[in-house]
Amino acid sequence: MPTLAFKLNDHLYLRDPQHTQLGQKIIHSSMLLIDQLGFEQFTFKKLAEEIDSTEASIYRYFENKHRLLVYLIAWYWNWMEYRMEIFTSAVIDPREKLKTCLRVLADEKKYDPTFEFVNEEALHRIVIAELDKTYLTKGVDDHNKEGLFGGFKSVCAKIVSLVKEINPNYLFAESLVSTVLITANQQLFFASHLPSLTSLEPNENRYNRLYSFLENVVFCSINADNKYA
Amino acid sequence: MPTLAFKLNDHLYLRDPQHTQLGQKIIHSSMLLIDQLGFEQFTFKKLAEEIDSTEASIYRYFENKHRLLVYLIAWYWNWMEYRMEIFTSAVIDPREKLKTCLRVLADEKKYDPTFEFVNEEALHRIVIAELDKTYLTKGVDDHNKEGLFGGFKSVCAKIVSLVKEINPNYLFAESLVSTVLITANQQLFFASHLPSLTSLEPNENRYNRLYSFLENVVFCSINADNKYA
DNA sequence: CGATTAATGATAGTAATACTATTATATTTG
DNA sequence: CAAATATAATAGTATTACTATCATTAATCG
Repeated sequence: MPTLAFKLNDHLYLRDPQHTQLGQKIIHSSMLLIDQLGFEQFTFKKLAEEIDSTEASIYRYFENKHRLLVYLIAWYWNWMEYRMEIFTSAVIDPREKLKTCLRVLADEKKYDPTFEFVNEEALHRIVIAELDKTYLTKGVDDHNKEGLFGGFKSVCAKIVSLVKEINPNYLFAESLVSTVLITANQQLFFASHLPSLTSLEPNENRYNRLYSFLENVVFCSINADNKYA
Repeated sequence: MPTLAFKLNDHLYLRDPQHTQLGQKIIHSSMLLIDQLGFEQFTFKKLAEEIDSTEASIYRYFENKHRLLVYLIAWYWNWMEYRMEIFTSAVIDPREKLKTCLRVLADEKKYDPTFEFVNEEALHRIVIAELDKTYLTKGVDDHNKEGLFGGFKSVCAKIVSLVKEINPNYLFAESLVSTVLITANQQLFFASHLPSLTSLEPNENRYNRLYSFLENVVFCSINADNKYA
């Protein structure tokens, strides 16, 4: 069976991990390990032990652990975009398309058998807990020039174009969409750890509540005629 | 002249830095240094050199550099709350109060002479670039129990109560407010580093645009009668 | 005012981290 | 089969994030 693979930005890795066995083990196990330990406690040494390899070998795939994290999260956003495309392709109305995108964003993430060596549940927890660390560094500008954030920016741009299609006069499309993309994960973090900061409950229903919240924020904003005050 | 000081949570520090000269130097210089180097590159050793002291001495004030960061950011939110109280105290209408809070949140931060050893401009850049790192750790739950995030939660709660006063039927007050508090800083980060993710311009006018965006999101959401779709 | 206590400085040391380098050994490919 | 390539094994380094000890200075208090 042909394994589907995303074409991710070259600068994310030194050697493409999707095409070798060791590379796939790196991706697979780093996801589980970062999820378990958190990014700070995660090291290439621990990962090497986990996959019965060596630090040096891992360094041939990724320049450092930060790039590996950026890689994993880029993979996630590519996957999101891919899902959004699947589910919106048959939809015509841009409002419905937009809702579908929000649904994909807010939905509980489950194992997608299309991608064998990726554990989407663990990856989603990584995105929730570590996403911001990919760009909150002194190297952002360089990393951005290299295109490391292309996946996220692409999802954002796609949704922005839907928003503008629905209301060409809305002034804050980019800000609204980036806010929603980020808050979707942030609110789930709060639901688990800082419940006073969220209106979501910590139970399973939180994904539906999250969707309602996102839908509410997005559609209220873009429908308003700016006589809200 | 009596220096005004905030009463911050005990667990943030080992020895209260506001009450000694060395402590004040630690606060003052760590702000400048974290701002310059970013939190990852910042170390107690570098700070010690900067203030002509020693690592060991700094460790007597703060358990580790993470707590110091949490301390600085807690200070920021206390300052925000203090400003929100000053500027809303004379206002009666809850809508106007809410707008004032958003204005305080979105405004450009300038040196406040009330607090001698604090450089609010540097601190704001730290909040923009490092805020999320305070809670995105494996220790969140413990830190939360210790009350380390009290400042942020307090600002959030206060604004939530205004929202609920304006519209008691609005379902997502906590989520809306935490989203807005966080996105306010995030959008400024994007304006500087990832401009395609924001509708703010990178120039000085961005603070006004930011305010408009926040006002728009907040008031559209809480005014809506949920027939938006 | 001298004695006690507390805060700081000076110095040293440690385990872990984030790498880099070298060489040997498999494995694949032409 | 030879040549190139990937990986393993091992070693080493500078830096980090601390901890510990002891001397010295400054503050406090009977």
